[in-house]
Formats: sequence, C-alpha cells, structure tokens
Amino acid sequence: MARRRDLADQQRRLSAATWSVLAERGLPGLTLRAVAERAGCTTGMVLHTFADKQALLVHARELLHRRTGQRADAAQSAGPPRAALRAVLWQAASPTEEKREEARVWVGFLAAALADPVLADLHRTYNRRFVDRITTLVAAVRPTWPPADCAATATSLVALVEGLNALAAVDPATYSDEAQRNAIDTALDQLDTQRGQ
Amino acid sequence: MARRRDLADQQRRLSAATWSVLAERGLPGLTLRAVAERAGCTTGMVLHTFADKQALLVHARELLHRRTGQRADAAQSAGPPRAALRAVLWQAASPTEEKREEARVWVGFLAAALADPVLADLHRTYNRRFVDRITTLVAAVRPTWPPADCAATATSLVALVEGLNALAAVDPATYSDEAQRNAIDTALDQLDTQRGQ
DNA sequence: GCGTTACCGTAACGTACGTTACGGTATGGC
DNA sequence: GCCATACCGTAACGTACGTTACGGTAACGC
Repeated sequence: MARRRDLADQQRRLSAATWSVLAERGLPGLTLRAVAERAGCTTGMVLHTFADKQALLVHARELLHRRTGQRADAAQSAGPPRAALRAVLWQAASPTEEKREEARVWVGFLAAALADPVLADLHRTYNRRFVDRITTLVAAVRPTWPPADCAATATSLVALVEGLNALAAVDPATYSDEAQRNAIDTALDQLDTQRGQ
Repeated sequence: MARRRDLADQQRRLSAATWSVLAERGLPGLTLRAVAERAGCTTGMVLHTFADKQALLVHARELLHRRTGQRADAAQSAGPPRAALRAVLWQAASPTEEKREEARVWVGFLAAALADPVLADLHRTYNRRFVDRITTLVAAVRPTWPPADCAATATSLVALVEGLNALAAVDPATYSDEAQRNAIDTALDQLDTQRGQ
C-alpha cells in the first residue's frame, strides 16, 4: 500500500474553490487552472479527484444546494409556520456578502444549465425541492387552502425570491436589502387577503 | 471609390445571429465562428463590422432591449393604466417560444454581466428603465400612493416577472404559462388590497 | 473600360482551454 | 529499512478560441 488521501476533504476544498472562482470571475472565468490555483494545487490533482470538469461542476452545484438547504432547514425549524415561512424566504434573499456571492454562483449555474442537460436536471430537481418546501409551509399557514392554491402561491414566492437574488447580484443598489425584505413581506401579506381568506 | 456596404443591415443581421446562437447554445457556445456560420459569412466579415467580440455582445444586448422595449410600448399603449400594466407584465413573461428564447438570452447576458463591467452597466441601465416604466404605470393605477410605494411595488413586480422568466427558461413545466399568468395576476391584485387602499 | 479603393474571405498566429501520459515522491506494510 | 504502490506534479497534446495580416475581388468615379 501507499499513502492514502482524504478524498472527501479534497472534494470539499475543490468545490469550494470552484465556487469562489465562479463567484469572482463568473462562468467564463471558471477553468480548471483557475480552480487549481485557488485551491493551491495543480490541475493534475483536480482531475485525479474529479473525473472531468463536469464532475467538478456537478459537485459544486450539489454543494451550493446543500448550503442553501441547511440554512433553510435552520430558518424553518425556528418558530411557528408563519414565522418559519418568512425566515426561509428571507434567508433565501441575499442580505450578506456571503449570500450575494451565492446569488452570483446561482446565476452562473442557471446560465450553465441552459446548455448542459446534467446541470439543468440538477437545477430542476433542487428548485422543485425548494418549491415543495415553500408549498408545505404555505399549507401550514393556510390549512384551508386547496393544494393547488398553495402550490401556485409557492411558485410565485420562489420566483420572486430568485428574481430578487438574480437582479440584486448585478444591481445591489436598486435591489437593496431593504427593497428585498419589503418585497417579500408584501408578498407574504397576500396570504391574509387573497384566495377568499 | 469602391463598393459600399449597408453597415446597419449587417449589424442587424449579425446581432440577430448572435442572439440565435446565444439562445440555442448558451453563453459558452457564443463564438465568433458560430455567429459567422449562423449569419452565413466569415469571421473576417464579423470583425470588419464589429471591432471585437465585446462590441458584438454590446450590440446584441442593445438589440434585446430594443425588442422587449418595443413590445412593452405596444402593450402599454393599448388600454387604460390597469390593463396596460397587466399587458406589459404579461408580455414580459414568456408564453411563446420566441419569448422563451429571449429569456434564455437574458439569462445568458445576466451571467455575463457578472464578469463584464460593460455588460453590467447595460443591464443596470435597461433594468432600471423597465422598473421606471412599471413605476409610472403603478402610479397611474394608484394615483394616491406615495412615489416610494409605487417604486417598491414596481421593483417587486419586476423581480417577480424576471424570476419567472429565468426559472421558466430551465423548467418550463413547473413555471408554465398558466403558472406565470397566475402569479402576475395575483401580484397585481395586491394593488387593490395593500398599502392602505 | 480602367484604375482606384473599399470591402471581405482566407489563413495564420498566439493563447488558453480540457485532457492525458508519465515520472517522481512520499507513505504504508513487512 | 526497504519495497511496492497509491498519489500528485509536470509537461505535453490536440483543439478551439479571439484576433490580425494579407491578398483577391467587386464596384464606383472618371
């Protein structure tokens, strides 16, 4: 036998480096050499950890989902349904620089998904999971609503949040933190007034 | 003297080809060779019409804005403020394949703007122009609202519409035409119930 | 109709990409 | 302590990109 490596740790560090490069230089700047430089290793090591560039992309995409998912879990578990819904939507918006970075990465993956079927599948899966999460919360807030209305409201809320994220990534002045919170709160007020409630 | 060319027509045809490639193969597939092939000419002619690739990108971005702007003008002019607002928002969503193509191009430019300051400036300018348009319409529908509320409502509506567009570009099943119209109409209902009205 | 000139196609250049092959190196078992 | 082997850095390959230089060609003025 010979020396053993911590493969999981390498994967984590490399996908973090991928993420960092993606956030800083955008999709065109995401090269294996840039990732290797950011991670402090060589392209050879990168391609010994991941089979090819797409495998690295897929892993970084999963990492992004895991991060946002964990934050959503934390926000959701703290409080009654109404507060949980608001907390989940707020954390999905991008008040901090860290989350603004995530928004840039998210936009990059969205654009990449337009030409890459694998990334497109991942995007659909993760986004629908997010919609399902919001649907469940809406149903908890408004138990009397039919499921179809809950689902429709959830897709609206998700589209609003992701739209805010995407637009704030390029124009943080117009889509300020305050504007984002305002938009989300206003949309949530609909839960009290719409659909015959 | 020698032969004269129709520079404006060439620019139009080339930026249309740029657009077509962008919609079909995404941002990574947008190369000068692909544009030339789509336009039925050579890369030499492309770079005789535009100084470099970025000039072509900028022109294509302006073309996208002009298209959406013209459609918005047409929708806006047909009817009273309330109907005009709804028409402008509906046309901004993507019920047809042509507009779904535009949505893909829009996402591509959004991602490119993350790394290209020139494209980022263009994006901010055009998006703010769109927000201003919606703000004016909201103010026409609700004349008694303070301008700040009109602006906040407009940014929300724009974020919702662009979010729907972006998400529908990758997942047209979840964000169907019906779901998009439903989301817009529900958001518009807020104009009657929110902000003390 | 002919020379001049604007225009465009061809082909090459330099660069950077993803990927691969190979050699060195460190590490675990014995 | 030494060997075998898993691991990684180096360097190269082929490709495709943006860009440039140059030669051919078609059209306008006279």
